[in-house]
Amino acid sequence: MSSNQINCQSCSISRLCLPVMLADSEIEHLDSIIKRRKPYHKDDVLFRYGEPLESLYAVRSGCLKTYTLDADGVEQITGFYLPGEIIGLDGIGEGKHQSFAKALDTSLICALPYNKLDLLAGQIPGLRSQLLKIMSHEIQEDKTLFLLLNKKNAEQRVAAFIINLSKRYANRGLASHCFQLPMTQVDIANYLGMAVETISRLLKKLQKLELIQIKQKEVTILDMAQLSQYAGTSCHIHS
Amino acid sequence: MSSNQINCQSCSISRLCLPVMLADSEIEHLDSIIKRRKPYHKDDVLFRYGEPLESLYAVRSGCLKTYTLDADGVEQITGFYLPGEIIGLDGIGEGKHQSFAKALDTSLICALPYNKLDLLAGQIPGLRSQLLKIMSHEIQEDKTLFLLLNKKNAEQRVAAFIINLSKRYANRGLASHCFQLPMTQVDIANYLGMAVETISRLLKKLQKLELIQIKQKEVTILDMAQLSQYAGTSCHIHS
DNA sequence: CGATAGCTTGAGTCTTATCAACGTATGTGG
DNA sequence: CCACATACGTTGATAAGACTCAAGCTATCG
Repeated sequence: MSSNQINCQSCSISRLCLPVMLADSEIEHLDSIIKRRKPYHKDDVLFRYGEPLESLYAVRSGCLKTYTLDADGVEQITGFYLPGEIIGLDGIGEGKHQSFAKALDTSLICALPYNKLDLLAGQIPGLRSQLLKIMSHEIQEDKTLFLLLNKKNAEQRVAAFIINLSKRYANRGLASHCFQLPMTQVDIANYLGMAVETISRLLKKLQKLELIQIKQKEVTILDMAQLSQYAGTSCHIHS
Repeated sequence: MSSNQINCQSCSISRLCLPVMLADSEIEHLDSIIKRRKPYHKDDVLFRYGEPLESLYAVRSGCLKTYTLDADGVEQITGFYLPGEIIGLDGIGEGKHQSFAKALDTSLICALPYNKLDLLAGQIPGLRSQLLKIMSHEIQEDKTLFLLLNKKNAEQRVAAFIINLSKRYANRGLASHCFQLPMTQVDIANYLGMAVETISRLLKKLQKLELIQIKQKEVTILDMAQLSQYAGTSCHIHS
């Protein structure tokens, strides 16, 4: 079966994606507007800053990053995207992409033409609702990230970054205690607003403390409980 | 005329809010679900973390902050909201508020019952579209803030914070070169992830450079061009 | 008028960036 | 299949930016 014949019903991450809670007939309708593209390869660009927003993109497999360029043309990474996540939501407001998107790995992508998706959202209440939920989640995660970067020190950021990846893999039914880092340390440093040297030192420190283990790009979490504590427990309900 | 009789048609910030591009009849429909509450006063709490999300809230006048509490119960400010802005979007995904919201000033608020709004969004394409745009804008602004905090030093953050406020006032047709800071320096420090002392010193520095002037809570921007340059020009289109 | 929250100022310290140099993978073409 | 080039990661020394602590000042409100 070629990748073009995969549909939402058979997609392993559909429960994280738009089809959540849709009836079969509705999923078929959604399915009919989705364009499944050829695989993207490492460093392939999905879209560029300023381009008209034709589609949102759902990641089916692989990993991508989004980034802008600063005044000096230096890349500023704004997010990493795993299977089941939707890329391009920040462009809806302006009708133009607000960032670049590039594959970090060989990745399968579903393109969701926005005009059609918007129309369909008018016809299928469950789809409208799910689209709003996905956007709300992104806002929520951005705020969590904001707190992470704003209030935590370098050690906590690195620990929290690893935990975050682990949880996202877990949500996808993938191994969450042992996984490949899809991005380089340079990318992590860029994303977390730190120097590469600091990332390297802190990853080494976490290894010495026997909280994690790293072999090349493979991370193994040895003590999730302590790692979480290390990351500084997250923000919660109080009075 | 009591504040309860104000409607979207007569609201001065409706063009920033949900009614954008709706027909009169549609606006009336929207208007009918909106509850206009008594004024909130300084330190009144609009909603709390974890409460069921019954309504989104549109600010009509005044200023509010949203915040979470960290593990030690310390306030972590996640946003400031001016007239025309919508509060509570991050709670849609979970159906529960993901933060606390508190008035910084006497504020007039429109409550938008979410269930009704969602239904109405199904009936009025322009409303659905505008809701998505507003959420998209919030995502975009969160990403901009992320870059600000992640890549810029303390001076640039403070300068960018003032410019951001100024632009938001300008959008609302309010004086943008001279305005009241609705929040304390403690709040600004918290929001920007800095010590109050640093905020104080840097505001003083910007005054010495004659880029801004501060009298009590009143900020006057003396040289916007240089202030912008100082803040580090923002992220843009490149190859 | 006094109490309190908010702001200012200075001195010392610590975290993290920067710079420089070196080590280790990876992959390409000969 | 090896050798080289290049990207990626490590390590150490130094420096700067921002925090912390301490103390004093100034609005504001009851």
